[in-house]
Amino acid sequence: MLKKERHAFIIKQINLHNKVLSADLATALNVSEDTIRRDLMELDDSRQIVKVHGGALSKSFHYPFQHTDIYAVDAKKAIARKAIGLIKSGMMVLTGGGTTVLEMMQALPQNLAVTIFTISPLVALQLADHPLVTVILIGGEFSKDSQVCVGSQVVNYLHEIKFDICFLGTNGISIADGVTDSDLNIVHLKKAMINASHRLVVMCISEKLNSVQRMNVCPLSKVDYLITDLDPDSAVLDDYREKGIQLY
Amino acid sequence: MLKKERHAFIIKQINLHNKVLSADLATALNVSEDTIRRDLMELDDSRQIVKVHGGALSKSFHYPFQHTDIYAVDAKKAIARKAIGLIKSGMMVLTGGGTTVLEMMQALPQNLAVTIFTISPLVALQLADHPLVTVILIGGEFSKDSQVCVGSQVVNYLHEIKFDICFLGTNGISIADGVTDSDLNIVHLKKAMINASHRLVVMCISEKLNSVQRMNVCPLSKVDYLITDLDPDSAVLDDYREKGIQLY
DNA sequence: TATTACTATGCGGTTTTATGCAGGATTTAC
DNA sequence: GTAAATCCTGCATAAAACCGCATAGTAATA
Repeated sequence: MLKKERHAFIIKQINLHNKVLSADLATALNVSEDTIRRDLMELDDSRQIVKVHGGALSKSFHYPFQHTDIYAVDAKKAIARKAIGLIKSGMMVLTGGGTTVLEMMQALPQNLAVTIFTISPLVALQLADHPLVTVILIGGEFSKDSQVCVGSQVVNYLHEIKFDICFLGTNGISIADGVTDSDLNIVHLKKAMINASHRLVVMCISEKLNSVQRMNVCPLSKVDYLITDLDPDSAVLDDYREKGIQLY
Repeated sequence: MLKKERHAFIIKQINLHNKVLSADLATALNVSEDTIRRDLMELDDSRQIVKVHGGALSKSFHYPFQHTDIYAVDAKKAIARKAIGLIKSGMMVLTGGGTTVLEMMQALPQNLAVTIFTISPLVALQLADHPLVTVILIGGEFSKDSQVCVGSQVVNYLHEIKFDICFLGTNGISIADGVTDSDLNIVHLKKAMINASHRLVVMCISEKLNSVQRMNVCPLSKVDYLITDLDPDSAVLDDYREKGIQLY
């Protein structure tokens, strides 16, 4: 077995599985681990793979997300575009926090005159230079984790007003468990927001579809619209369509 | 499972959900929590995530503060340093908006445990990564000009609480007219803030000293402390000293 | 063909890395 | 204020990597 052959084999394995272990290669190729290690070194030196302790990884595997500031921006922008279509002039809109909502506010047309209530300081700041929008920031204890206002103050406030439409990003949505989240405060909050709104729009990037978090926010029956980055006719969404949710 | 694989998995999870819990990762990846903790440490060290007690948070979720457009930064930093000396652990602090206050919050010692009420979303966000501070954001209509919450909602709220100390930046202060400002909403607000606080700290860069704005906020007799970037013994401040204001 | 020079490989011993575990200290939650 | 969760520190262990060296192969050349 020539060195070149081993190298070819290793590259093939990595392309196949995205990773290899030194020990596996040693037995598979019937050479010592030192040899494998030296092979991996060379392939790393020639930038064909990335050597790590214990084996090697495919180059594309090496931190695929580092370059985008916000993850899945494009998907979120797509969702934002669709979501904006649901807003009509004169509406009272309620929004949560989250990057998807932020994208949405950034893309809000300049000629839309609405009142936006939000629990997210970031959303408020984002709308600061929008000429026609009135922004009401709902105050309360500021959660360092989720960067929104939470707590009973917010919940009480929400009891007193009725909104036309509520936009929520979500961390988990599935057929079986509906909308779920992982933070107790946020769950309380979202429940109150949902109850305070005439219609509910849930926004979810396709990667998060059918994922379940620890705590229950609301059943799917409460969701009026589900917006994803997918084609609304996609088969992936069939189950949601059958539940009577409007897809965008 | 190679370490890098775990790292990639963790980063993906964080990008998806904006946060992860160590315990969840440990079960998901079938390693001990110690290992996860060490992983999170490393990812934090390399600035890819933000480690917090119990897990980690997405970094991209932090608001990009741009301090480029702040006027007279050095003077404001000097003021901020002095102002912080007035805050003691356990206090209920009320703050306005403004760049001086922001500088102050940025310089707040990590070991200070206080509750900070603010009308400024920027202040809240600035304090997001401060471990011991509880932040209460006072909600209301968001003023696009001044980037703080204004309106009757805020004023009403302020009627109900009494604070130990209130920090205000100002656009005008003079012997004859006291503290003045140019925006009606802000004047209402500041009056309410002053009334709600046991002591009042006014912060003013020397350039704005002895300038007068259109509307009256409060007489000098209400001002307990005046903090400028000047030497407190400076002759420029003599008139204020004679009014019984504590200078810093 | 014998000599030489160079590369590739394996082996033993040492060092480093990765991980888990035990305990005590801290922090958080109720 | 107490209980539970989380963290930190030090330690133990096994795996992996490293280092030097011996040896085997390989190739070029006299």
